[in-house]
Amino acid sequence: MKYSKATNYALHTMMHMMAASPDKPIGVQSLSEAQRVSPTYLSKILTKLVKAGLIESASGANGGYRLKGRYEDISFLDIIHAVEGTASLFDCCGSVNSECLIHQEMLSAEAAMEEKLRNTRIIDLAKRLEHSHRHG
Amino acid sequence: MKYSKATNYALHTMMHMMAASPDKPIGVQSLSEAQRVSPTYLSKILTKLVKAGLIESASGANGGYRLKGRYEDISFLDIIHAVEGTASLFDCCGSVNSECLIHQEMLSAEAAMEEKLRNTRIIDLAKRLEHSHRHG
DNA sequence: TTAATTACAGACTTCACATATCCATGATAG
DNA sequence: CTATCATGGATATGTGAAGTCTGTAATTAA
Repeated sequence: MKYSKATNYALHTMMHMMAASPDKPIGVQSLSEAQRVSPTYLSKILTKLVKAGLIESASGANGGYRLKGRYEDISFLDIIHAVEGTASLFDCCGSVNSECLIHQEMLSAEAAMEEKLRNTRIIDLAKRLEHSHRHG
Repeated sequence: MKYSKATNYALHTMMHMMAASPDKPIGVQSLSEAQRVSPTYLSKILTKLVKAGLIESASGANGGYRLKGRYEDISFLDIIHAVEGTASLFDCCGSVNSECLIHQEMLSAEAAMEEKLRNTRIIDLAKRLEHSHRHG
């Protein structure tokens, strides 16, 4: 039971894009260098973020990936759901079992984590990082 | 990213043992029948619970698994840690990275789920189940 | 129009781990 | 002594993560 490396890459890339200028596209080549991951693999991950509507892409020369719309609102949970999917972490006895007490408690615990992730926005971390770079 | 089936088996087995009489051992054969899992595999899982000190085992005739000590205090987290291990869900850049803001936030979110799991005791669910069986 | 650049899609490989199964061994009650 | 029961190790087997490779489509620059 681990978060995938892909989620890690996605979170760091989003953080990077918010710390950099949000208006012009950045190529996957450039984005991949900071994280020691191959461009083709990172591209697969970023395509998931595109399909989730979190970023947009542009083909051709001077193309790349760019933040989109209300990117200040993007939470950890948005990114995790885009990469890992939205299925529950716990598969209990049978597909739909609303009576199982164990299932209910596990869902409740997962919801607690999700609420924390939903209330944490990438932009806030990017600002904190920028701030700590300006001051010592 | 999923909780293992083994965790599911362990939780249900503990629930079953608390609902039944806690003083006499139950064989893995009997325990496995309720969950459609092979006795040999369930045995491997229960051995983890023994090593974690949550239950005790007795070999030989009339042997089996039995609750132990202050079993009323056993939480979901105790069982999950015994089966899945205690490692963090999120591996970030490098082994020890206390400066990474993303890492910090992920640990914090995981802690929120763990706190919920730590505060949920199996015995309470077993009692609720028993109660709902007595009344309609 | 051509060439260079860039994202995208699919097939494929590799590897780690979950999920078992089987059998030998050891402990214990009757 | 024998039947019963847990434990350990070896061994499949399936699944998903992680990553590579290659062709295709889109777009810009020349």
